[in-house]
Amino acid sequence: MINLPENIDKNSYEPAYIQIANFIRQQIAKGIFRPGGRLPSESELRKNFNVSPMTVRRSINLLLDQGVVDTIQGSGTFVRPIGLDRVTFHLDEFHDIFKETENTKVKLLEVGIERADHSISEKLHINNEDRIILLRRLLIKDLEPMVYHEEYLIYDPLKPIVEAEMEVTSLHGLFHNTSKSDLKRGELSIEATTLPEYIALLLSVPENSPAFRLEHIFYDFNNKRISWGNFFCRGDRFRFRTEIGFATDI
Amino acid sequence: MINLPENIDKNSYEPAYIQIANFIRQQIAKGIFRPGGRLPSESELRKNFNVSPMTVRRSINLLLDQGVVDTIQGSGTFVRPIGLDRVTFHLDEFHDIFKETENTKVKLLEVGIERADHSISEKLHINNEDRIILLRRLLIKDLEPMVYHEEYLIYDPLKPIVEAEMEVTSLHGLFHNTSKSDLKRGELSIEATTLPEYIALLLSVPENSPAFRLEHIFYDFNNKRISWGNFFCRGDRFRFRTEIGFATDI
DNA sequence: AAGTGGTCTAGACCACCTA
DNA sequence: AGGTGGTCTAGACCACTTT
Repeated sequence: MINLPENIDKNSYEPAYIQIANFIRQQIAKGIFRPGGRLPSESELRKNFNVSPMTVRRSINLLLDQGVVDTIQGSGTFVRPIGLDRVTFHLDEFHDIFKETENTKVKLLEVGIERADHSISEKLHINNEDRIILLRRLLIKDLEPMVYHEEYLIYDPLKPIVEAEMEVTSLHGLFHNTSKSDLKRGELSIEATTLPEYIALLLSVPENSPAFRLEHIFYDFNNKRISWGNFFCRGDRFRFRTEIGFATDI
Repeated sequence: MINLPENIDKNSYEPAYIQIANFIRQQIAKGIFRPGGRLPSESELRKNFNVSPMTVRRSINLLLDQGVVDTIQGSGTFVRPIGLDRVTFHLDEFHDIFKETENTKVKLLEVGIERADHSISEKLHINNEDRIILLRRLLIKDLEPMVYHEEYLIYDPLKPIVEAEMEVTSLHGLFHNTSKSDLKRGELSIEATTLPEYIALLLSVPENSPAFRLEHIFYDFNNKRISWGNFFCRGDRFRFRTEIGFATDI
């Protein structure tokens, strides 16, 4: 049995399974448990920390979910070597803009009812010339325009929920997801693009500046598409960061 | 108590806690459990499915990790309304290129030892004029150049691990993370940019075409930076997708 | 006081892998 | 056969919220 000197504080506010998971993570960060190597078995950990099987099991499950280790039944638990295959980017930065409402404002450039042209009717699965609600907004942070947003909502005169849906698909609703909504799911994609003149003007950058285009389609609980739109984010102001591997301090 | 007609199959190969979690997810997708609404309590679920507390607990924990529900101690478990605040993009597509080695090849454009200029020494925390290894590669899929990669590795004549590190930081090592490596962690960031002439030429696209720039810095187990580099990914060939909310079919 | 989520125990049994 | 991960039980106790 491997020597596992450290012990856990059973009187801590921190649950035992968190402490054990953190201990293992630290050993990895220190290089004591090496990538590709095997961890002490669950029964060894159980004995060392004097906890029940379920507790050490939860610790391993936690590390498993976080992609820190791999388990092979009957064989052992192994430290995952780092790789680019599990890289994920969170749109935190994008989200943060809307958290602090102080220096941030949403400028409504346009709202109105129009007739769907070909590209829109195709995206929303409706007919040409059907009525749609058009929204165009500018998101400004610290007096600087950061994001241009245009969105098309299906206009259904039979349903008086239009206002509710507008609120739901509004920026506020999307980011501070407090309200009960009729949105069931959404499909998002992000690509690199360059800005056409009219958007570049609004964002105070030169034409053809680089930008992220974040496209979104939302569905209601009948699986019907209810909105389509794009966020154009200035490439010089948006950079999404992430980390892989094992940080030393937890 | 809410009527929960369905039951689980205790003889299934599928663990009870998975079945229960899937059941709840289905109810949400069907619109029976609505966003913002409360789920049946754990004791109700326990009685309904005739399982122990720990089992139903695991189900809820699973949904919690996946961002499907929120729990408030003493109050209940609630269905998370969808929002953009938890959107994450996985670089699957990027990774997939390197999985299928058939129609994919890596063309090594240049490899050699150089002296670090200002920008490089700053990134790698070394001195100007220190020796570095320069790598320039082109990733080709289906005869089409997709990604240009340039990377700078610290050259340390005292350590003969240079070759090993080169393998580790090679594309193969990064994506098929099988080998034990000395890489401890990495910092990644992605931004939208436009291609300078020399890269645009290599990628067979016009100058100033949009592209993703994926910057990476890797650290060894002494927390020393060992490499810095950038992937330039053609904007017209890369689009990262993701979904939020509740899919109907599981 | 009653109900809710949250942690933990001390066993049991199973499936799987390595000898 | 013995060790490993994986699931599950039937209770217990705690912290918190609601009434």
